[in-house]
This record gives sequence, structure tokens and C-alpha cells, in this order.
Amino acid sequence: MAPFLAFQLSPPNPLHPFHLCEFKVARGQRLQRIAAPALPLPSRGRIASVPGFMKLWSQFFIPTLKESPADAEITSHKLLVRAGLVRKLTGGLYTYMPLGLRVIHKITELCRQEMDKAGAIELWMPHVHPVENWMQGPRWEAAREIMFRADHAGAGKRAPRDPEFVLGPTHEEIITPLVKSEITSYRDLPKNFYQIATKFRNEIRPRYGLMRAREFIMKDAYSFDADDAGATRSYQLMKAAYEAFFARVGLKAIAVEADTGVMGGSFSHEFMVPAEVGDDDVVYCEESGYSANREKATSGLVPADLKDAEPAGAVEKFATPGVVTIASLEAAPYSVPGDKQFKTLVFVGDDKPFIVILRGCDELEEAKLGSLGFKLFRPATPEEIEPVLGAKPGSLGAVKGTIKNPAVLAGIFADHAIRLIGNGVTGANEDGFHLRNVNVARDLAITRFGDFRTVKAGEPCPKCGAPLKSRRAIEVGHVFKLGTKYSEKFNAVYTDDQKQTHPMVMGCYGIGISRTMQAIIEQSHDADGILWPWSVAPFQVLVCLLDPQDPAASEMAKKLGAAAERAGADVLIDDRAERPGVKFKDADLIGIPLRITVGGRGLKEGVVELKARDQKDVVKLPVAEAEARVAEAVVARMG
RNA sequence: CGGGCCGUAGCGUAGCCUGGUAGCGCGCUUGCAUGGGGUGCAAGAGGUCGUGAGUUCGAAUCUCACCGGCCCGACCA
Repeated sequence: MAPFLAFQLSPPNPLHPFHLCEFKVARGQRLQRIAAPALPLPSRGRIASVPGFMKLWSQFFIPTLKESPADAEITSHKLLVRAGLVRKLTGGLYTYMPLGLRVIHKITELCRQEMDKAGAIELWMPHVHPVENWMQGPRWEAAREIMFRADHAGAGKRAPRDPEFVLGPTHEEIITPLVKSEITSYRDLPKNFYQIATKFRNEIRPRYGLMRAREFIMKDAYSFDADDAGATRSYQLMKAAYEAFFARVGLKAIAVEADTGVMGGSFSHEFMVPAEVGDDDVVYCEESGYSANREKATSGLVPADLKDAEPAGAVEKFATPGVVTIASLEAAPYSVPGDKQFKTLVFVGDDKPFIVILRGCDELEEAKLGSLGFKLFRPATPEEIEPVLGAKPGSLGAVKGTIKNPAVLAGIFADHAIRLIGNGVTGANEDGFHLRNVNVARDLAITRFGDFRTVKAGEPCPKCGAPLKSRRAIEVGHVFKLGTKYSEKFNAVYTDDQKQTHPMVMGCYGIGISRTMQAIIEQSHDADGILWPWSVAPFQVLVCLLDPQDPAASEMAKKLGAAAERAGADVLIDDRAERPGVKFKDADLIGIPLRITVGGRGLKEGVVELKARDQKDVVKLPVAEAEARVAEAVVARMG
């Protein structure tokens, strides 16, 4: 009886990195590899797949599709699926397939490098959160809408009770108590902690593949500083790191001023990738460089030195039977232009009604109501409005003395632009009647003026007065200066050198990693497929072996693959028994930046071919020079 | 949550209006040919027609309910 069994992988494949390995197993013992081919050590930024890095297509898994799934609407989503990068489990939930995961790894590694360079420190926090953390935090009411409950799924073994756990949509409520208990001295500040991990948000309407998913990968960082100046420094440091990161992954992202939304905080920038399919609108000025999310954007429409118009006469009621829209008041016989109408909207904020007044021609920007300080607000229903104002929507107004029950109002807030009206028209708070000759200063009791309207393209830039433009964009990153909103709630304080305690000043910083992957595709593709930037390509070199049965061709493919690998590239060898046309189509679809074609026809001529995915021309390399030329091409792209 | 559309093989779809053998393309399997841009020929496998109830001699098809999906809007750190 032989003490050892030796065996080979079957079927034998001369290209497989394992094929040189010899395995010996003593009976009753564990399998041990006792000899392996000499292999290069993993280099920085490489994805290790020991032994060796090179992958054979036939032994990897890249399920490409000719047709797009019916639910994919935008190009990047179609390509994600067609190139075999992701597969859908259900709405907003995706499996990262092996090829897609390699891209994710490349992106996270670059992100990690930039974060580390900027002085941030990586950690890993739980994604199942005790609900108490959220209830203690400042935004439970608003955030719970998008949070998944993480209750047990047991059937009666545990006592039913309120949710104890939720899945983390972000981690302020976790990091802040952690820092509170671990950091108490100014000597330990500033600190910036980050993680690259999964986030859970129960989006009302997941869309566009990874663009808005229920579960997605995000880099989130949280900075803690002793004072406001420090927090601003941390913020600037992160903003710079973001710019470096997006440049390295090959994304043209621009930083724009943004609304702070539910996050709260004092100021923030979003990193936007211009794309027609984006969810956000960016308003920008080519002259001054001003750019802002539409939610936040302002314009120079209302001059700072505006003088109110002289009242032309007393307020006067007139009958408007059946008129309940701005448009019908604009029409004959009334003919009141939208910019001479007051639009009166009623909201409910923290259970109290409040009024917002705009020009008839303007749209409310709901995000801007966040500045009013309500924890939660929503449009009021007609049933709620009538007892307060005395009329149904369509005949509402805020003229002094016409409001039925002014005492219950939490306030009357007006957009600055209504001061442009002068002798305007508004509802009389009596169904079927309006008022004319209404003037802001004389007739309205405004609690506070503010910027509540949506800026339209063409309005003057707030900085230079040139016409503003707008375009769609995808948000891929967001930096917030948070202030002390969370540290106060969680009592995250430190002691300074005067033995005084202060709340830490925080910032938070997110990058949508999975969204970034899709944004890159959206920004970098052609009719045939993806064009991966070198830095994030799942493989950088694809050796297209057209005759895998031919030992000489296979040998050449392996040699060139190894040369590319030695030069620093991740290499995939297409060794499938497919026709050339299929291989070329797949190569274009999955978008590997450099393609080396090894085929019988070329070898007869004594050449192999080198083609860049983003260029048309094919370079013929004489076989004798091929290894060196391939290495050269790789090095030239390594950066 | 409102409005619209759709569930038929792994994927993309026809058939439904007008009830009577479930069809096509891609993909998959086998064979032969082919071998540099999704090749050709031939032979196959693969379907609770979303679920349930009803109408009917008979339902993918008509009716009702439910479930799921997609789009528009609302919403969206």
C-alpha cells in the first residue's frame, strides 16, 4: 500500500496556475500542498488570489448577456448586468458577482489609501443597532422612516415587543457614544474614524440598479475636533481627500454646495457626477463658478436693496367662483400674472400648522423648510386647513384679519421673492373669493422671511449675476460639517487644558462606493460596453487566446500574461473554446483596458496584437518583442 | 401613498381583444461543419402560463381577490 497519493487537477490544463502543483496526502492526514510554482509576491494594490493572480476565463465566472434585462432602464444598469458584474436578488438588493466584486475591491482600496493619507483611521462598527441609540439621537423621528427593523423572525418563542434592533443606515448614533466613552481629553483630539461597509436604507423606490439600492456599500467617516476651527480643518482635509479619490477612480466629480437635510449641521458639499440620469439637479454658474444642489441653490433674483412698492389702494375682495389654481387666476377674465399672485401653502410641523407664502410663479423647495427648525413637517391636508384658515385650498391667503384661527399657527413664513409683488392677489380665506391690492409690509404679518423657493435656470447667479444653468447629476459623495448636534445629544465632551468641558465638534463624510462603480460606467462606456479606467478595472489586461487548443498559442498567451503581471497588471486569459467574434464582443462588453490577441493567424505572421479598449487601432507586436512591449504598455498605464 | 403598465422556460418576448394542441429569439445539451467581430446545419432538454377562487363542457386567454414587479409622481442623509 502506497503511503502517499499524488494527483493532478483534472482535466489537466497547462494554463491553470495549479497545474504545476503536486499534492501529496498521507492517509488519514489533511491535504497539503508541498510544492508550488514560484510566484510573484503580492504587490501594493493588487488583488491577491494565491497562488498567482492570473485568472482563466473558463475557470472564473463572468456570465455575460447579449440582451438587457427588462427592468434595466439606464445604460450603466444594463451594462452592470450584461457584463456579469451584478445580479438582482430583488428590488434594490444585488449580488456582487466575482467580476463586479473585483471592481468594488479596487475602489475601496483606493478609497482606503486616500482616507489613510488624510489621517483617518479605519474601524468596523456593527450594522445591527440597538434602537435605543437612535431614540437617543437627534433624528429618530425622521430617520426611522427609512430604517429596516431587525427583529427576530421567530414564531412565538420570544415575547413580542417593540423593535429592539434596527439595521444601520449610517453610524453617527454608534460612533458618537463610542467616542464619548473612549475620548475625554483634548490631547486625544482631533480624530477621524472611518469604515467601508454595508448600509441599509429602505428606500421607498429603489431604482437604477445600484444607484439607489436598499443595501449598498458606503465609506463613512466621522471627525471629532476640539473646536470649530479644527472641525473646519478636518472638513477641508476630507474634501481634498474626496477630490483626490474621485480623480484616482477616474470620475469627473464636482463639489457643489448642498442642503444638510436630516443630517443637520452647518454646511456641506456634495460630490456630483454630471449625468442625465442623475437624481439631483445641480444649479451652476459658468462665470463665477458658483454651484449648488437645487435644494440649496439661491439666486440673485431679489436685490438686497429692494424697496417695497407703494400700495395702490385698499385691499379689496372680489368674487372668483371656481378658481382654485394659480393658472386659472392667470387666465381671463382675471388675468393676474403668476408673479403678481401670492401662493399660500399650509404645512404641519411637529403637529402645529404653519403657513408658507411664495409668489404664484415660484415652486416651493421643501428641503429649504428644514431651516425652520421643525423635527418633522409635511403638507397639511384640506381637512386640517379649513378650520385654521377658514377656506379650502384654492382660496387661501394670509392677509391680516382674514385667518380664521391665527392663534394655532406656528408661524407665517414667506419667501423673499414675494416682496417683488406689490399690489398682488391672494385668497380671501373664503371659498370663491380673492383679495387684490395686497402688499407685503402693510397686509401680511410675516413671522420670518427666508429662501424657500426653487431656483430656476436663467435666474441671475447670486455671486455675479450671470444667468444660472442647471443639469442633472449623480451624488457620489457628501461631506458635512455637523457641529455639536450629535455630541450634545450623546454628551460626547472633552476636557480642555483649562479643565473646562466642551462638546466635540463633529463632521461626517460619505462616499457611495457601489454607486461610484455604477457612476463610472455611466460616465465611461460606448456602444459596445464598458471602458474601465485602469485604476479600477477588474482586470487590466485581457489575453484573448483565440486558439486555446493550439499548444504554441496557449504557451504564448501564458507568457504574455505573465509578462503583463510582472509589470503590475491584473490579468485575465480568455481560454474559452469560443469563436473569436464572441470573445471580442465579450472583451468589449466587460471593458478591460488592454487586450492582447494571440491567435493562429497572427502567430503565422509572427505577431500578436495589442489593442486598447478606448482606441480603435490595433498594434502588431513581433513575437520576439512581445513580452517587452506588453510590459512597456502596462508600465505606461500604471501611473 | 396616488396614477399608469406588466407577470408566459435561465434571459428577452408572441399568443389574451375574439376561450379549444403554449410559440419564437437568445442561452443550454449533443453531433457535424466552421474557426479573427455574437458562424452554419441538424437533433434535443427545459413551462404549476404569478397565486387563489369563480364563469365555462373546456381558461395563458373572461371575472374577482390577493401577491410580486416596472414606470411616473410623492418621498429620498
